[in-house]
Amino acid sequence: MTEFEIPKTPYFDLTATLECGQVFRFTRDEDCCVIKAGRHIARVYELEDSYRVVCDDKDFFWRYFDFDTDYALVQSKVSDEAQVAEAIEFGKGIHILRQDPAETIFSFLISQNNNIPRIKSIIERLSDGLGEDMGDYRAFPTVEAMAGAGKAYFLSIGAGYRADYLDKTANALLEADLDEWAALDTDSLRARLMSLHGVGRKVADCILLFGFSRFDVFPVDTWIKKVFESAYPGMPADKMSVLLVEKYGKYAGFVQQWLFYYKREKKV
DNA sequence: AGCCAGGAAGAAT
DNA sequence: ATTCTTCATGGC
Repeated sequence: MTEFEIPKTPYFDLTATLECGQVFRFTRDEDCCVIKAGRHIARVYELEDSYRVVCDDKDFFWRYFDFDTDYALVQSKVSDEAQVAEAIEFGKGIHILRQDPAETIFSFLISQNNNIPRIKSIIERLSDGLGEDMGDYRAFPTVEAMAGAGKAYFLSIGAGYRADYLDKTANALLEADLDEWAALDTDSLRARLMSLHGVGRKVADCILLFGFSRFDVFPVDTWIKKVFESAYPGMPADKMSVLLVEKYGKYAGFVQQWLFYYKREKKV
């Protein structure tokens, strides 16, 4: 165990970062938040003027929380967009986490046509059943463990029709080199991801954003569609995503996340 | 009780 | 190339 502190600024808010829908393996204790990521765990305590991160690997979580990105700078680049300004103000403290690619693939396979509380519970059962025993918690299952589990197991933990997606994708990933995938440009990588059974445009874009730190993407789900339904009436999600990437460029992913969080929390 | 959820695949048109 | 249907499950 090790620990480090980061000072509180307007540009990092733990609750917003965890609750904005990008990550599912976290819980809120009385005095701290517990975050399980891959085969790591952190407990984050909110103090008067700082957050104290108690974890098993400082370098891992420093990168995971993306503390090296200048979010004030990012926000200054898009704050002139009137439509976005309010959402930024509300979600000012969101950081885009740098999550494990395989974990992100499986997590967002489960996320489709599903609600967040249920997504969390399915992923927790998955980890409890297939993840390596790390002592007081379990790691997220490896690709090998996922590939060996079988469709019936995924059904038994309540994955529903996604059980087949998990089974086929896990077995496909056995033959893939995700480090190699990470070197591809965004469009090529999206194509690879969409070749996986159960991964369409929206899930692929979430994986690109949260698992491969690609910010030139704009996942369009049911909430984002509501945000833009008046601007682009009747437009299919995939086409809407293309237009929004053109509009926001290399900051698209950040803008998407601010708008998603704002829409879900404020319900406006 | 019924609608909906960070959608995608397969079929029909 | 577009639109329609179906797919498990459970949160609210």
